[in-house]
Amino acid sequence: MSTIHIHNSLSGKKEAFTPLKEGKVGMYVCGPTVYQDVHLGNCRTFTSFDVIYRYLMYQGFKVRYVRNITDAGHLVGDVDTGAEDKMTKAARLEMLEPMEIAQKYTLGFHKMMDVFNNLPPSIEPRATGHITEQIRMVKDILHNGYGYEVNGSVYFNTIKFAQDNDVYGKLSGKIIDDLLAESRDDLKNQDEKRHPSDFAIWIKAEPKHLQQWESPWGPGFPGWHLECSAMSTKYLGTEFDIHGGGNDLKFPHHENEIAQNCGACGQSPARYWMHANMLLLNGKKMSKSAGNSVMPEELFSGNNDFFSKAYSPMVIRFFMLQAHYKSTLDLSDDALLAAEKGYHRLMEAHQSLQGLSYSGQGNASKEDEEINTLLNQAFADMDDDFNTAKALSRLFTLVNKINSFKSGHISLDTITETTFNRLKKEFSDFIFNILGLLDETQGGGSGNGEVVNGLMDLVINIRQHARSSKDWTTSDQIRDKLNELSITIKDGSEGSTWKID
RNA sequence: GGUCGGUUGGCCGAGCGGUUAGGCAGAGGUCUGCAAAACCUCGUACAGCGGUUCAAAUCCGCUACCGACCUCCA
Repeated sequence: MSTIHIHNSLSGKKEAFTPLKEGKVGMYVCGPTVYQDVHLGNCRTFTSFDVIYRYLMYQGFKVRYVRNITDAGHLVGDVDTGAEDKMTKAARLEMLEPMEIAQKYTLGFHKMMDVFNNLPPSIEPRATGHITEQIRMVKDILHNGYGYEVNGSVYFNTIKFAQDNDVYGKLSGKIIDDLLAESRDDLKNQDEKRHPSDFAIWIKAEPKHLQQWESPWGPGFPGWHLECSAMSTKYLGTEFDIHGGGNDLKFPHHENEIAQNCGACGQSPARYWMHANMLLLNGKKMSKSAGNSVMPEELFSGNNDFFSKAYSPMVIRFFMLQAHYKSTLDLSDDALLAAEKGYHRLMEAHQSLQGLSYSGQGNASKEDEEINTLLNQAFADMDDDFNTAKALSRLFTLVNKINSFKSGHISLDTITETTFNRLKKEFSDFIFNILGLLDETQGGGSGNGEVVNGLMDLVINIRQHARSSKDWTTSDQIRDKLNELSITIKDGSEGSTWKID
C-alpha cells in the first residue's frame, strides 16, 4: 500500500496520511441542510469526497464514511436577531411539517447523488435522530465550564475556551487577540451572549416553533454545528482520521465544531481536515442565496440562461475531476463543451481497449515500460492529495497508446501479455471504480441496449456490403440518415463502429 | 478593514526550483472511396516590477487586479 499525502487545512501543509488504526479510515463529511434542492456547487463537494472515499477503498482501506443530514437547528440568521431556523421557515412557506420538508429534500438529495454516481456513505445520521446525544454534549460542555445558560438557551463561551488553550481559530486562521479585543461596543447590543463570537449550542423555542424538544433547559432545539460534533463522536469516536466539507464551512461551522468537541471531551476531533473548493459561475462562488447558481436539472435539460446546450451528469462529473478538489473551478459553456469531448474520447478509448485481444509476441520494449510508468504515475498522482486532474492527464496519454494499438500504429508485439492485461484492468478500474464515471456513450436506455446493438449490427452489415460493391450512394445514405438520428459511424481498418452523440 | 487564496498559451486546467501536463479549439500532415474518427507534427504561456539562485511559472518583496471567509451557503 502506497503512502497517501493529504493537504491538511489545520496545518496548511501536505502531510503523510497515517490512519489511527492501521488499514481503517474514519471519515466525516458535512452533508446538506435539507431545506431546499441541492445546487451544483453542493454536488461538487460531495463528488470530491466521493472520489476520495473510492480511492481509499481501492487502496484497501476499510473506510467508515459518515455524512450527516442536517434537518434541525440551522438558523437563517444570528440567534439574537430572532431569526428562524431553515427547516421551520421552509415548512411554513411550503405549508408542510418540517419532517416532510426534510423527507422531500433528503430524497431529492439522494437522487442527485445517485445521478452523479456518488456512492452512499456508510452511515447517514440525521440531526433530529440524535437529539439526546446533542443534549448530552451540551451538558458535558456546561459541566466543563465552556457553556452558560441564559433564559433557556445555552451558549458556548469562546473567550474562555480561547484563553484555556490555543485551539480556537487555528483552522480558520482567526487571530484570537483580535477576537478578544473585538468591539466592546458590540457587547452592548448583545442581549444574551456575553461576547459576539459566542454561539448557541441549545436554543430556546417559542411555543409556536415547529421543531422543539424537551431539555434540562426547557423546550428548545440544538444549535447548528452541534449535530456534527455529536454524530461524528457517536459513530467515529472522539478522535478520527478525516473531516471534510466545503471551504465555506471552515468558519464558523468547523471552527465551532472543534471547539464543541474539545469543550465536551477535551479532544480535537479530526486529525486531517480537508476542504473542497467552490464551484464558480460567472467568476463568482455559486450560491443560491446570491442568485448565482444553476440547478443540476437545469444543466441536464439545457433549460437555463447560462449554457448553449444540455450537458449530461457524467460530463459534469468529468469536468469536475479535471480540476483539483482544492482549486476553485470556473463553470462556463466553453469549458463544458471541451469536457464533453474529452469525456467521450476517454470512454471510446476504454471501449476500444476492452475490445482488443492480445495477439502479440510479448517482447517488452520501451512501449511496455511507458505504459507501466503511466499507470504507476496515475496512482502516484492520486496518492498525492487525490490529484484527479493529473491522473486524468496520464490516462489521456494512455488513450493515445490504446488508439494506436487499435489502429495498428503500434503493434501489440511491443508489450507483454502481463502489461496488456494490467492496462486493460487498471484503465477500467481507474475510470469506473476510482473516478466513479459511468459510460453514457454506448446504447440507448437500459433494457433497449441489446435491441439497439442488434439493429446497429444489422445496419452496419448492410452498409458494409454496399461499400464492398462500391455502392457509395447507399452507404453514404445510411451514414447520413443515422447522423440525423445523432448516431455517428466511424470507419476503421477493422470494420465500422458507431456511437450515439 | 481583518484573515486567507488566486492571477498559467484562444478557452478550461495541472505543475510549486532544472525535464512535453492534459482536455478543447486552431494550423500542417498520414490514413480513408469521401467524410468522420484515429495517428504524427506545431504554437512555445506563466499579471507587472525588483530580488535570491548556476538555474524561477515555481522561493522572497512590492504593485495591480480577482475571489473566498469574517452574516446563511458545499
